[in-house]
Amino acid sequence: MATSSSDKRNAILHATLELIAERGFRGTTMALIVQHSGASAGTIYHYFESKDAIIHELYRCIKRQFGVALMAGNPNQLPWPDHLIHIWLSAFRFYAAHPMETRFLEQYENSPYQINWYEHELDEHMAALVQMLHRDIERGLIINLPLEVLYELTLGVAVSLAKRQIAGMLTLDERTQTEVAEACLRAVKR
Amino acid sequence: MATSSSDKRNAILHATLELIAERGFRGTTMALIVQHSGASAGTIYHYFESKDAIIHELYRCIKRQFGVALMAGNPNQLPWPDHLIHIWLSAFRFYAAHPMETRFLEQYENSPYQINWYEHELDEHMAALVQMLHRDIERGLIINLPLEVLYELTLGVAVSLAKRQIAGMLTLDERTQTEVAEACLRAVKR
Amino acid sequence: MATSSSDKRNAILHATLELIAERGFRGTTMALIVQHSGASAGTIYHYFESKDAIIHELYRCIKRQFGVALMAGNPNQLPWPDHLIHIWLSAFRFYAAHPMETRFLEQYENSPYQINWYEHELDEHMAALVQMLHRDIERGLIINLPLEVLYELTLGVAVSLAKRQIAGMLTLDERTQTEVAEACLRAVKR
Amino acid sequence: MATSSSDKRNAILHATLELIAERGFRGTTMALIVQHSGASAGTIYHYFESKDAIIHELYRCIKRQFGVALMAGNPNQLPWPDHLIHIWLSAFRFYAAHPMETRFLEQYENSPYQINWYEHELDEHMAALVQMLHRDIERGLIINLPLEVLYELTLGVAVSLAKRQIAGMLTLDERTQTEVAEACLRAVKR
DNA sequence: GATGAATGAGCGTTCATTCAT
DNA sequence: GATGAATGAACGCTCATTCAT
Repeated sequence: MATSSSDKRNAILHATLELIAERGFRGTTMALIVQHSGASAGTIYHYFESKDAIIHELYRCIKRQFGVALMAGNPNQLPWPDHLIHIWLSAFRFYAAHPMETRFLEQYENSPYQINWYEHELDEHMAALVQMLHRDIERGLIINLPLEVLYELTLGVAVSLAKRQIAGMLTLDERTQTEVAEACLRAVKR
Repeated sequence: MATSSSDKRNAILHATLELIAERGFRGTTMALIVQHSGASAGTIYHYFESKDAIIHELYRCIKRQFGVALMAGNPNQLPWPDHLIHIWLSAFRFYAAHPMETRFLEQYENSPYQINWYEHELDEHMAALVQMLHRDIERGLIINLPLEVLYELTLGVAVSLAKRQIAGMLTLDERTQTEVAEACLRAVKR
Repeated sequence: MATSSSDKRNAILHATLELIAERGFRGTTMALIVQHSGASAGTIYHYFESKDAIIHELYRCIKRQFGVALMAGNPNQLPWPDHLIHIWLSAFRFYAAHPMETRFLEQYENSPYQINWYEHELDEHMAALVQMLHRDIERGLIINLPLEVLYELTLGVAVSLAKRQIAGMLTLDERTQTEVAEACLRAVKR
Repeated sequence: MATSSSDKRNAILHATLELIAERGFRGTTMALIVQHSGASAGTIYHYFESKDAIIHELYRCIKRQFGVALMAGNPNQLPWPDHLIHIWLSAFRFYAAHPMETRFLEQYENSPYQINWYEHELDEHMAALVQMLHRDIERGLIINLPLEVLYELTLGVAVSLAKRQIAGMLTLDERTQTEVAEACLRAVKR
């Protein structure tokens, strides 16, 4: 039975994600992707233009997943400031629950690959979040600083802490997660 | 005329820093280091065991510089909470003023290179900072959360914002820098 | 049209044999193997793990050929002492007729490459010969000295003389070959 | 106090001998000779034209030593066939007692280095031996075969067995040594 | 769609040799 | 005599990519 977007294609993406998470871009060779995906070199080049194309596609998929996770549970219907706490926890938990994806993202966003993509992707996936923050600034609920600053004071901290948890450098229980979310809120609250 | 610690050696380190900042580890080939440093391949291997050894040495140098910059101006003699604001600003300004070093660090700390080093280096260079934070926790001045969390809520934010400034995505004037430092302080203050 | 066991693979082995015979291991570079075999560097590494692997494989092939040549004509069915004369002549003629293989063997067996292999290979290819000698010792037909000694007094001499003939230092006609074989027999005969 | 032919020069030759015996020509780099000899690269090139020149010089020294050892005890004054037995034992014992020199010789004589040298050196160092064999052939005491053949039937066997003893593959006690010498004599005796 | 043998430019590294001091 | 920093051509090997089947 045929599949809508090919088992092989998914196997290639999945193998690449695993490999990059554990070996980095440099250590992820096409030969390794061939072995782990079960697809031949020729097949990989049938579905993707190049190794870089696989990586860019993977980035797009993961960003999409992350955007969905962030806005799950309709946070924009929660009262102030619960929606910010909710989003912070969603972000932290997404990263903590997806170590391979997180290790991929941190590598992608700190590499030559990313330079052409970054801003574009930020806008596309975070549009709803950005809108929410704008609204809260206008209402005088949070301090009037550039969006990038607000992002780093809140979700940026979530990413960094999730990375450390994945690396085994610390573990945040649910209670502490909420405490940190509240600390971030204090930082940006007027 | 003889030089202390060899001109060639410094030229190699400097060329490598520039190249990695603009092309990444992978894009920084020995051939490029040869061209930019003015040293031959043989000479490079006279001073360093391998390409990795150059990179590790560069990391050590930069971390040392950063540690010095952070503790410049004797922040531990300033009254609460000025010392934290002072350190935050020192960190941000160091990163913002050293774009190549910052781009290098972000790549190093997100790569296989770093895995063996990270915690050790953190302790060595940040000992004074860590001590300061411990003291403030004990005095009940800042919230009682793991040090890693406090780090990400404060200096972690400085790094991230400096990276964005280097990337040209925003510019923080001195006034705004202080506002962000104060926002970070609100996050960790009891 | 497909070939059994790949033309390229054989071309690589053959080119390597020729090159080592005339230039030694050190002088046989991968670039030269590429030129003489008609295979690209990548193809060579598709069939062999390393330059050393080519050399070890070549050794195995040649030893196999030699073992076959030695036992050709069913010498163990000949009466005493004709079977020893027969084997001696087979050995000498194999070496004399295969100068490249002989030059290869002499280099392989006097190099770090061989250290792990030598004894093992001796047993494997010479099993029948060893058995024959044992039998003749037990029957009191040849002197009771260690096998290695008996080997050097007989086939070892054949190798050395063949090497000299290949080097053009002397030429043994059929008559003289038999005389030398008989001299060797006198050495080991009780 | 000055030395007749420089300590450094001897240190270089000795270090090279040790290194080649245990690592071969390929594994003996100039850097290693620098370390083990205590002479700097510059000094080595003051005494020798090239790495090959060191090796050729070493060969000449060892051949000279060997020639001396072979003719020690004035074998040409011993009665037939004791002088041949005596020379055979001298040869075997020289090799067995000088493992580094023997390992060096076997590598030298199986390498591109040797091709230009071999015959010349044979004549020079073995002149006395050759003369002795000639005399014995004329007297009808030994078989009339080319000198090279007689060499391989006698001293050639001594070399090969000494190599095996050095490699730890067998050990010949004094009694057995004499038995083998006598076996070689039987091979060449009329 | 799928294969995998074949490619070759380019990689990090080595090492015999030189020469200013 | 002696040094050792400097050289650079050449080494063994890798790997993203292609294409005949």
